[in-house]
Amino acid sequence: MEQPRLFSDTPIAYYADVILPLALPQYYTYGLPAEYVAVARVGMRVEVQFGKNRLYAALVRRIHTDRPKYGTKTILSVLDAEAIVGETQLRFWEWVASYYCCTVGEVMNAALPSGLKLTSETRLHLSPLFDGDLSNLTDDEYLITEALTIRNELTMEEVQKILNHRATYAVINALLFKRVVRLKEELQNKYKPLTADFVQLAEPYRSDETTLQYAFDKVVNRSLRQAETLMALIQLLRQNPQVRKSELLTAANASPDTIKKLVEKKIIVLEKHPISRLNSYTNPVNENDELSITQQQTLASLHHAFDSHPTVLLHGITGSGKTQIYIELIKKALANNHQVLYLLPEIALTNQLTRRLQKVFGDDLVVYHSRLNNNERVELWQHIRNHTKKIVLGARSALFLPFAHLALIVIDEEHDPSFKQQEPAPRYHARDAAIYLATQIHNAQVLLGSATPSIETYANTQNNKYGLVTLSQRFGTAVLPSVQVVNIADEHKRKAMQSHFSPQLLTAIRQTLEQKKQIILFQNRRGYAPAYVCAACQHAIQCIHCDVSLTHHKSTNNLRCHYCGYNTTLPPKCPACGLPNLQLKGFGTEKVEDELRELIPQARIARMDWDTVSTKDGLQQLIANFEDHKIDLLIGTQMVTKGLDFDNVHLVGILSADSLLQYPDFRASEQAFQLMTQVSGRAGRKHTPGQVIIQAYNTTHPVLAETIANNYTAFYTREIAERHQFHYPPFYRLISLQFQHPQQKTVAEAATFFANHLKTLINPTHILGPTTPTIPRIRTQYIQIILIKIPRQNTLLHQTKQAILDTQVHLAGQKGMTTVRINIDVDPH
DNA sequence: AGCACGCCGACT
DNA sequence: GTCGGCGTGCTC
Repeated sequence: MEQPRLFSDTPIAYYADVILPLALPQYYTYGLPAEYVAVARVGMRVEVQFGKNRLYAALVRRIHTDRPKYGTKTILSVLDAEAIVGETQLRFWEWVASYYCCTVGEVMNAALPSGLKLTSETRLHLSPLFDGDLSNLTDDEYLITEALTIRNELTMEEVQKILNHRATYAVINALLFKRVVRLKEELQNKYKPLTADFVQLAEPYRSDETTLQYAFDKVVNRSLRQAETLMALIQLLRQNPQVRKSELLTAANASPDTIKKLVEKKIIVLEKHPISRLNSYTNPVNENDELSITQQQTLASLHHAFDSHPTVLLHGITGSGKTQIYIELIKKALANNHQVLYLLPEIALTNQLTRRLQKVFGDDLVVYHSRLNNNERVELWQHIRNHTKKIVLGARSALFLPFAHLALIVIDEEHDPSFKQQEPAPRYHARDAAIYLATQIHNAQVLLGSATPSIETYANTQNNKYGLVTLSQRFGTAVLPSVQVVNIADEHKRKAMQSHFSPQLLTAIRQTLEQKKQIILFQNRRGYAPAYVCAACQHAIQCIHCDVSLTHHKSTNNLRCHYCGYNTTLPPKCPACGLPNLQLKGFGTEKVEDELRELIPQARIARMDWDTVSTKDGLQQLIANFEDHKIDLLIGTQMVTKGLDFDNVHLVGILSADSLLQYPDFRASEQAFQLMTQVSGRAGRKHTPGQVIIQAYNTTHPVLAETIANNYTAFYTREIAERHQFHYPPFYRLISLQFQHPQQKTVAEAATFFANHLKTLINPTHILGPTTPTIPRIRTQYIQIILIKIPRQNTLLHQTKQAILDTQVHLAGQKGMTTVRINIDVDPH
């Protein structure tokens, strides 16, 4: 059998260091065959074999003539005609890898859309577009096509075999280009092309003015509406031969019925055409929303702040009209033909903001979200790189798009924890990484926006690292809601509580319903009851994979683990003591919903949490229903706090503030303040002041008073003092090391060994632990944590990271320790 | 991340 | 006597 052309027959003069999409610490060097020297460039993907027979699309990082000491394999093919990433992106990747202690390959994996990440696991299918015409195929292409008509599916290994290892990717690329085959990817299968109705004149009237006149006369006597609509269509067709039905509806102010009539009369026809999702809206309306005086002043202050600081925080209370100010800044960047990245928390990527920005920016804007399919992502990637799209609205991963001329990054809701990626590596914080990208690589500006800035960010304004502009008035006639705390311990004593509802809250709900206003209730716990507990022995039913209590879900009548998804039926007897005394303890959103249906049967109630919106459009649907007031009362978890603007919401209730405040984390009160303030901000956005009721057992916690007074400064002053006193960020930097292994003894040994060795390399007082986390086992893996706390100096940071990496190598050299997984999390916010 | 090599336990 | 379990090391 013929061997793969791994080693070139012509002498190699050039070499390429490539990034492999793997968790490997270095770059690998491949020989660059003479025929590729002229075409290969840094930032292009190349086909390489790595290991026994695995093929990867690697990325060229450097081309040079330094012959390595070892023998190299050669690059099998060059996959791109142009670089898909530039030097700036590569430098950014390298910074992310070094700052967050991961490999550049892992960053590459996070950065590239999967459509650009070919590996030999990709499977090949015949394309539905293939017409069976074999005539214009080369021999190699023919072989593959023929095999596919028999086998239906081929792996890359099989393709290699058929081709005797000759230029696999070249053949596949050619077949892809000719639309003979397609690569099977999960998302591609689910992809349905977006189509829209287009309106066209019926065939006889298309080119001939007189027949058109005849058609026109035919309707004009009968129906004025139809005539108007037809007139409008003719107008639109003159400007653009492609007229969307929706476009006509608005232009002619027509009803769908009118169009239907015209279709029935065979004067016009409707055609469905696929449309690109990236261009699915019409031209910008360019409605110039007037800025209020306050907003104008704020904008001026921002410009002024940017003169001296590349990063500026806009601290504007909820409902103060921050978005309009962002829009003005974006317009300015666009006027200079620059690009803008608008980042916001994943969940807040609702139609509301998208629609608003599309109205202003039209086709200059693209939205980068988790539901884009492969092709769309690749398309979008190219638009950004070619600078044919100017504004990206997206969640954290949009940070890795290949911007050509980035001038501004807006980070809305800057405090939001979902900007931090938890799993997998790179565990980066999009806000912090964005600031590096903007200020160190693109010479761009960053605007951070929040009503409740994170302590770190606000501290940076206080030490003059960032500029600060405060917007403390609500926009227009909007007034801040009145906030009231109800002591539910007292209400319980008075026996006034009805299950989880205080009389104050119930009265307010009833009043709000009478006023035909809407209500949002916040309960930070999904499911029906957190635990199923034995009344006799206090044993709670546990997950078999994780050390957590299972949560009861009534709708499915089972017990579920919120960490690994394990679920089981309700056992009849306590597995610990055998008595049938199992009871549900605590309460979640599902239970709140049930109880409320009984207490207030007339209300239309819906629930918003991961259980109800897990389906693709569930969230959008729910939001739409709430917007249209098909729902009176929305019960939700964290989700309801994020960027949803509903004009008609009058009352917001927080069922239990205690669970937020007791959370065992140094960020608990920060998050509680942010959350309660954000939820409260949902109340009464226009004209009438809203009402907020917070229920709590412990009403003395200072955060409650700060929330009631909407006093960020008081909150910040108290919190920053605590952070200082207890050596937490922003005064200290945290690095968390998580050790995982199926054996408890092994993780414990590994973590202890690690800590001891690390103590010989860095100041031992900076090392805390190892400790067992609150949940000691997740997905059958036992966990140990080492927390490193270091004063905020850059030299210390580098030194500490190096010590960690060295210790990691040292540990891997120990017997039995190689299988212990270590996750390094820098700034584990 | 794969993948092969190698060293110890239960089986045709 | 072998098959195969996983722990270990290497991949340009």
